[in-house]
Amino acid sequence: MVTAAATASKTRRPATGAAAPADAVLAWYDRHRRALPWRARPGERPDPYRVWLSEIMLQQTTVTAVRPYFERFLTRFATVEELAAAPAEAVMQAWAGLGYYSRARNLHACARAVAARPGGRFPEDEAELLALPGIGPYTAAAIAAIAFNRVAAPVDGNVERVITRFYAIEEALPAAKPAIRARTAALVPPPRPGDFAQAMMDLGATICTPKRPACALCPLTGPCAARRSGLQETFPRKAPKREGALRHGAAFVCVRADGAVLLRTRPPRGLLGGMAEVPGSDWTSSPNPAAWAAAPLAARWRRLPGIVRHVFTHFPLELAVARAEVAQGTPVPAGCRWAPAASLGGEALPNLMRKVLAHAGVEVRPVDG
DNA sequence: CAATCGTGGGC
DNA sequence: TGCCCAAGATT
Repeated sequence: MVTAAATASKTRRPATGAAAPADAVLAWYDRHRRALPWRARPGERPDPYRVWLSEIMLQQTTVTAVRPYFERFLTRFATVEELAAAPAEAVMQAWAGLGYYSRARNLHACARAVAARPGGRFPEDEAELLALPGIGPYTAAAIAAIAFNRVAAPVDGNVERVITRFYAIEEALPAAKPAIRARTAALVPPPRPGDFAQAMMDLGATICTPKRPACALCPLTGPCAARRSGLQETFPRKAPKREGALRHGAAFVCVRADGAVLLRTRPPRGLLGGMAEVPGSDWTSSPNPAAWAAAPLAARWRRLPGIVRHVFTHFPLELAVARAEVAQGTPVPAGCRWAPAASLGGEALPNLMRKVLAHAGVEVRPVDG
């Protein structure tokens, strides 16, 4: 190592130059890369559809959570063309439970945009990728690098952690993002941008972890600035975040004689946009007795004991639940529909609503894919 | 820039 | 248990 660095310094590359960390990371990656369903094996050409689909699903979502959804999507929508041709409801249903539902809507729009392109192929250029729905700075760089081996530097949470530690960047997130991006871009090895991007993510996910990083196993442990001072766990610095206030509401589970349940579809934008829900009140900052007036129809409502708690990213929610049984001929309230018991599993029900139904004793059987 | 937008898992 | 976090994008 020392010899190589010394030699390099005489060929106009300083010993502490840009290539050294990338070489170390790539050598580590060649031995320790994770095998993932969407990742090409060494020597294989990556499939842009798989890369894109996985990158969208992995936004703010763990590998463990994504894996089954990714497999299911590939089965149901084997190509971009198939995904583009599918009805929106099918896409939302396949996404239900994964969270951040605007991703599903943008995924569908992006598939249609790509399918409409010449040859139905993804653009290879980072700037063109960035223009597609649901593809932001990170994902554009990730697809360009991983699917097409373009020189690009995707910066996700893993990379932010590795880089802020390696350079001991004191500036707090999110203000430090431009500096982190510049530092990362300067490290990208032109021959292997895709491997470098994935290597940095693997490093952050398995070695340079948020808590108790395994510095002894890290290929960058020597030159890592944070490690030298023993402060690795204190990076990245983060601006304090404020927590959302508790909200309250009421939900109404209305079961028809044949077991059908009264549902409606939420507005396409905003929280749980486009997803199915049981009728309910607004969610307010204090418990509101008037919430019970939001019942979708007149019936013998029984308030169920207990409460459904749910935590969104920016606020916690407590939902009181009422249940009623109604006759077979009960008319459908405006904006609602009867969902047959057997097809509840085929509804785009977010987990909050699955909790509510479970609380009310309604079973949601998974419908075969 | 700051808010909004889900869910599950780990410690 | 409560808090932090996870391959961010959009407005």
